[in-house]
Amino acid sequence: MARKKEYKEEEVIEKAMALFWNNGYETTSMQMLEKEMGINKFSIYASFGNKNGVFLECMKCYKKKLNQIILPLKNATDGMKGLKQYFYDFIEFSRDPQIARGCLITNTANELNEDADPTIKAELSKFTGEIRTHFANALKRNTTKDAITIENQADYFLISMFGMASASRVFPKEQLHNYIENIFKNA
Amino acid sequence: MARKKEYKEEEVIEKAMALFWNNGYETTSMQMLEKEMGINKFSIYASFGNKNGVFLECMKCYKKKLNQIILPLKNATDGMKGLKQYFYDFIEFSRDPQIARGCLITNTANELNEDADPTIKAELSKFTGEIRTHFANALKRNTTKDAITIENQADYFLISMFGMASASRVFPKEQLHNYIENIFKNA
DNA sequence: CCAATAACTAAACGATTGTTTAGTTATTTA
DNA sequence: TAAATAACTAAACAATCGTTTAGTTATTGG
Repeated sequence: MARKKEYKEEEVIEKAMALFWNNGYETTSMQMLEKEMGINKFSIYASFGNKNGVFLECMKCYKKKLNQIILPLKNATDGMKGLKQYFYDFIEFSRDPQIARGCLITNTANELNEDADPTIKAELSKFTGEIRTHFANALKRNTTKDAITIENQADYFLISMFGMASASRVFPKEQLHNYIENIFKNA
Repeated sequence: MARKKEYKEEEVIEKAMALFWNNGYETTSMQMLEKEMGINKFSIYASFGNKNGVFLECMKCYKKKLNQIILPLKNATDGMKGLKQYFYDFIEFSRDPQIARGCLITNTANELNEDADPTIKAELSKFTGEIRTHFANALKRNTTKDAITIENQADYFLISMFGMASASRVFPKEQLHNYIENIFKNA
């Protein structure tokens, strides 16, 4: 043992995540990360390997943060009602005082092309799968639905969510609310 | 007058557009444009000013190309039916043999942050407005709808289209078809 | 046919990217 | 207290970015 680390990995990752969330993967440079995380490049590379490593850790951090709106969905007795509330909750969750950040995961999926880092791509589809499972589980709590309907609707709401997350960076809140109402109109 | 140009602007822009469409704005470098357009950097700057200028011209080119699926929408007697067909048409329109390219405009909106070039941002929202007008005009052809419903639905389908264009780069065709069917289920 | 001029080639520009490395400081253990 | 070692600072790395510029080639009009 020798000199002690002057920062906690979890704390600096939270700051890095905020940066990636606001600016996207490519736009966020090591220089920006250095400044925002408050530690030297050497320390970043010692702790996380490289820029990719920092980002992967940020995705984990984002997932944890997202739990604050996933939990109510899990606990909703009326699955469909809980799902609709999740859509509304997400808009508030994604809204920074200043700018509309969308979803870190969706933003990354939109930004990357197919020859991107495989580890990140794998994490993206893993995340998508998890959200889909949350949606399907919620729908199962509405006992009147048969299995096929549940799978179809889970797919439908998953793409709707992906779309809304993207659109939330561009369109105003009222239009997004109107969008949600139409999505769930006859569901 | 002196030496003649050895290329036609319209032709090289078409190639540039394909590149931007496949790879996005930032990922597409001047080096790649040089190679794909088949002309020297000097010629690119002489004809279009800078990278931004090339891209703006590509957006015009994209709009023209998109007309091939906008025209059927304009001519559809049943507006709602035409709109649904437009969603289906877009999936084919956006699908390159190899990769799912999505929509050049939507891709750019997803990629850019708020401090991007104002000219491009203006062109993006202009495009969005035009598409919304096409949607509203189609819906007006269904005489049973009142004005407020038309505006609400135009907003709804606009965001749905934006979302689907983004999602089309990630999700398989069958899921997208399922998405369209649900969007138009009770409309 | 020659001077004028526009379009070409190719090299270089400064700035910034992600990453590495040499050298210094602080803490631990023997 | 002194040797060992991990964490720090800061400078430099090669590669690439968008853009510019000097020099050459081809076509025009007088």
